[in-house]
Amino acid sequence: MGVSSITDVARHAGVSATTAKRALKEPQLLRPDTLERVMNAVTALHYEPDLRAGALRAGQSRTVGVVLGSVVEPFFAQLARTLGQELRRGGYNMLLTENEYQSAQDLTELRLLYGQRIDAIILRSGYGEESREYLERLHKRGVFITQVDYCLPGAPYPSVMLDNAGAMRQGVRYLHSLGHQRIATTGKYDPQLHPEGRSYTFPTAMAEVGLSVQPEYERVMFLTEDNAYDYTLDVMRLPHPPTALFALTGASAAGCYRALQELNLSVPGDVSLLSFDNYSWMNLVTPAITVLAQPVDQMARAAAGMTLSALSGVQTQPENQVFPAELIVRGSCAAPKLTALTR
Amino acid sequence: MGVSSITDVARHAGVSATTAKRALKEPQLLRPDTLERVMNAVTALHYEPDLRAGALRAGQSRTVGVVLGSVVEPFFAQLARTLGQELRRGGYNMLLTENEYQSAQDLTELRLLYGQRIDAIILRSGYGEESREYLERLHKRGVFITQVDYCLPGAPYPSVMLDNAGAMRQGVRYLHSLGHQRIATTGKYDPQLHPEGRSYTFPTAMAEVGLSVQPEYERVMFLTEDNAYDYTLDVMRLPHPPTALFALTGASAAGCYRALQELNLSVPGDVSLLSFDNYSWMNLVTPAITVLAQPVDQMARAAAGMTLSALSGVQTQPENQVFPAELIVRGSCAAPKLTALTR
DNA sequence: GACTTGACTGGACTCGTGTCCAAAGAGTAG
DNA sequence: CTACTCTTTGGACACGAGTCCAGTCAAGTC
Repeated sequence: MGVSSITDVARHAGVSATTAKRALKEPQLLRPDTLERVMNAVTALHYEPDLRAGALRAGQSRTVGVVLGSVVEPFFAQLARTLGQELRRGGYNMLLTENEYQSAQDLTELRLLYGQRIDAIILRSGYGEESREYLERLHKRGVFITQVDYCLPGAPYPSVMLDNAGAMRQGVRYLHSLGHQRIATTGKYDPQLHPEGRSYTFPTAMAEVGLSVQPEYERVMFLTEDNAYDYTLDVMRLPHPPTALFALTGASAAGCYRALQELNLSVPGDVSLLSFDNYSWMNLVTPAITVLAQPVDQMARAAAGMTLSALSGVQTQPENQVFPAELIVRGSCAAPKLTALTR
Repeated sequence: MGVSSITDVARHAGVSATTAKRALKEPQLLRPDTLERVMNAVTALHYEPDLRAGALRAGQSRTVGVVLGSVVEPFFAQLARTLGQELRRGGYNMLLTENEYQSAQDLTELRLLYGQRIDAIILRSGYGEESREYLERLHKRGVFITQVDYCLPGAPYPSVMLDNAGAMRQGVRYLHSLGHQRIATTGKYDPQLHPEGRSYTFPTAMAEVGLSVQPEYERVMFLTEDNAYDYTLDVMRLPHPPTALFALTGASAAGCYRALQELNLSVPGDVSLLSFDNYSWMNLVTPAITVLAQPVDQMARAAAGMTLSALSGVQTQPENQVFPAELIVRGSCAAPKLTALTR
């Protein structure tokens, strides 16, 4: 149909293809009248270059692939938006996909992205090792790789992370200072199934304030709302339920909260709730939820910045940027009941 | 670096490029030993085809561009996820962008997408006309266009929509049946600035139950959380505030709710709240919010399906699929106070 | 008028894949 | 052994843009 190429423009203007594209890229080389003839042809034919063809020839696509955990989770949605804006400002396109927290899907997505010969990848890797070797290969082929939110243990790529360990310590210290001793987190660390920093640090953070994790509170699980819901129902029905729940993500906090409502437990009267992420609903529930907020936009800008400067040829050491979480105290945490303590 | 092309594979296997790619595409044409030699070369070099080059030659990219309002809004995030899954299942890639509800940005995004020579577009268009002419051009060039969630008035493209008019009627009837007369919606219809179906139907729906819209409740605005917050503060401070608020999107409901909390108004005691969209937090606040839920996944599947069947060459009439909203009654709507009525 | 200089323009080739047609090889029948 | 078929393989060209180098042409110099 009306899909016109540079040769069509050239023919229409009565010049060669070379001259036609010079009109677009290096207009100062052309005589004014030639330039005008070509530009008239461009507007007449509504010519728009095929970026793929240019990219093919140039050997770079000016596209960055982004693989996130789940676009439905607001943390990632916000991350995606800011990444997109920043990359675009740097002259790059963003190709967005999700791995649904599965390393196997990482592999599928990365393959697809490499098929488009993306210049760089910003990756929130899935838990697991399936994609590891493939990432190395991409790296060797010159694809710049940045990790966000989660690091493959020992991976040599730069990263942008929350200070998960620090945040966990801060959270545990805060709950401990209120008098809590029996604290449960949504998700136990597991090197294969759930290898992330928050649950990893939890026992250490507890030990540092002289507490230990109750084994019956520990469960390896993915951090979905439904899993957190099931988990909360179960632990709160134990003979000695926790006096505080520590949700490792905003999505899991929603599950905890729903379960607590269903059990008719009052927050923070019967049980305190502390969560990562600062979603707007957390301010709307009664009581409002005390949270450890992540500086999402800063993190996105950092990741985009690292990628863009690497792509512009700046040589730097792989850098691991760590951002602190901010404890925002609202109403969902209080001292535990005395009866609960003495039980 | 190690970026290998089909010619590298061919050389490594001692065959021609044609033979090498036949090994990948039409292996039954080759002698078993030749096939094996090529496949060995493929694995040895970790060859993966450059999809852009193939697309360039084939004249189609097997990519669908998706332009949504805002990925941060859960409705769109969910829509994006399901669209992506469905398109992938149909063998297409998805290129996701957002227009932030601005028609001018539509144009930018569409240009970028066309630069990639996408085969089809699924578009939640921004309010306004800037992109209209460009869409027509794309259409003439053979790009299949589907609209979701919002239709450009009179546009000849197929669409997937919520039955906005029906949902508004249902909502108004419900509030009226509880005894409400002074009902306010977040956002007044405006042909230029806010031309969508929900606010458009509102006066009609009110008239049908014998009510009329109070002029002092009307305000043209974008449906963001912050705008709804400001709006709610203002209308609730009027001498005769509404007895029911009808939030046209989930995001604006959050703004309404926050404002009502700040004003210390009880829901539904002082004012009822009804909202579009069924976000998970709406079940967690007290009282839980009564909503008109949209069948997001069904809508996404319908849009993807229309696109895929059009791309596979099936000729059909432009179809406008409409999905009903579901009223889910929870606790945020009740009969207005008598004092409010008589005032 | 022959020559240099510079501004301007065009042709041939490249990127990696796909398509088409021709050529070479293997096998069969007369 | 030749003719013919069928299988298997290779070469040339195309897609649309970008790069390099060579060519044309007018103006200026001696």
